[in-house]
Amino acid sequence: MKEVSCKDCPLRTLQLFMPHSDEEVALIQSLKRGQVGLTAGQDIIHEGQTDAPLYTLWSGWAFRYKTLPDGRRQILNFLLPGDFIGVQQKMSDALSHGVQALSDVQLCVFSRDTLWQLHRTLPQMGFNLTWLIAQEQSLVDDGLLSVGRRSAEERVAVLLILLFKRAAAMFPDAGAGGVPFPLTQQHIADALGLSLVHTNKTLRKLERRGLHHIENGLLFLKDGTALARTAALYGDGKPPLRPLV
Amino acid sequence: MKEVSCKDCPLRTLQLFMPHSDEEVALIQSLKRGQVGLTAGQDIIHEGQTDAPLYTLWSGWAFRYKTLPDGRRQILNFLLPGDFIGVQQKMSDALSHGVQALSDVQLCVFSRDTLWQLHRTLPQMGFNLTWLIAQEQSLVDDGLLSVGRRSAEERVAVLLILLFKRAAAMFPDAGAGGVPFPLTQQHIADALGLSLVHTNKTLRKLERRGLHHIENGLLFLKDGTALARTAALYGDGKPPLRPLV
DNA sequence: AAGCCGCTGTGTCGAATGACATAGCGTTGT
DNA sequence: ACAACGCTATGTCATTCGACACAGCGGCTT
Repeated sequence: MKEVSCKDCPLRTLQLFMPHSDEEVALIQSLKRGQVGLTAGQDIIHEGQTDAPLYTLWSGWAFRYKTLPDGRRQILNFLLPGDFIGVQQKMSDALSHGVQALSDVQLCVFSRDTLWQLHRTLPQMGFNLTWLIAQEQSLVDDGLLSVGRRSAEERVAVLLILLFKRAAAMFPDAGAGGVPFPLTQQHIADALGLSLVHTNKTLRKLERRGLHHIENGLLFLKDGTALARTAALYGDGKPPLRPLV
Repeated sequence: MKEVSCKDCPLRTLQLFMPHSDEEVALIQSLKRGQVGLTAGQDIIHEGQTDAPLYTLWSGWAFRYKTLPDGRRQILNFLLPGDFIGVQQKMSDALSHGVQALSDVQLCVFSRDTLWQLHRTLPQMGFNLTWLIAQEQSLVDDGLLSVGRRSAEERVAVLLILLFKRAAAMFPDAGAGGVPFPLTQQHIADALGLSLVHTNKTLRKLERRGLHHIENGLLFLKDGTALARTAALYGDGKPPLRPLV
């Protein structure tokens, strides 16, 4: 993969990302140490690793996960291009989760003290950084709500909707309503706290009802309204009543 | 409750918190807008609120939570003195969780632009801030692992152990091995994604086995080793094998 | 004192989900 | 060509956990 200068990074052209000043981009460029590719299934950071650099995901999909001693695995959230990798680990001595490539990925590698340099040199960038982390946390919050309080059907529906939205924003050129969807059913199961078998059955049930369709690594939402209805989606439509004082 | 100046904040004397320079404390003091008390059960921030100030919890317990339209509630994590409240909300337009006082609490109130001022004026403080958020995220990660992949017994055991540790660090003067524990079984159930009834039965089972004891708002771990064993605790003892390249 | 309410404790039953077994199918490697 | 492997699919049975019903107990209000 050819290296691209940050200034010309094609990701920057997406609606998804805010514009940055030349000064900011130059700082980022100066901290970048290179680029590296991994294939699907490889660990970007493994659990317990303490000396990992900082990455941003440049292309492909990845996920953060934890495993128990006996092998049970929980996927914490999915990462798409533009997401940071390794921040939590730089911040705490005990990194307690791994990050694995879900598809083939390309990563930008950053120097060890990038986080501090960003804060020190351009406070605005430091501020953006904490915004980014807070944002990621809110995804995990959503996941916890799903796993803790939604039924299997609801969980699957929510996941499909949210990933569809994220993927659609990332690949605006996706035609025919289908977006890239590299997850296996095992990934879905591990993200939702379900067994593989039950995940399969739930997916088939939704698909037979005509709510969605997955084929060839593409996800189609065939009846988004019905999906959203079975999803018990948070804050969608009616916000919870708030007290009037 | 008498107001205390930040410099003389009794929390600072705890081992738990790092020492700060006079300059840093002075900055914090300058951004503080007051102090407010709430009673157990009151919302500090309600779900969907967009204009909340920033707080730090000064005394008492609180928790972050989400509810579904039909009332199902998931507790995301518990907050103890020194924890921030409202950061995620300042950062994202769509605050999607509420914060509720678990016991009577005292809060320090901070001005709206505190986050930015911290970043701008003292980058080191901005850095600390993102550290704090990353730290909180790792708690939520743990919760997600529990709810997604652990059995009811394991979940309860893990929760008791972790809260015991946090509370013990916060109240080092706790005698006789018991630490303050203001949660009701409903809180435990909502944090662990279990029903109230099942939570009760699980707690009783552990208690009858002599692993712990709860009485009068105090938690005693009577057999920490056995508890840890049934907890399938993460990273405890044997770290997962890492590849040798 | 009486009643009410929030919290804990327990039993029974049913539903949601997990465990195991097995099969098909496409891809990859030899 | 063939075997091996990863992923999806489906049936059967076992288990965990949730739903409902009810009781006791202590604190608070009236």
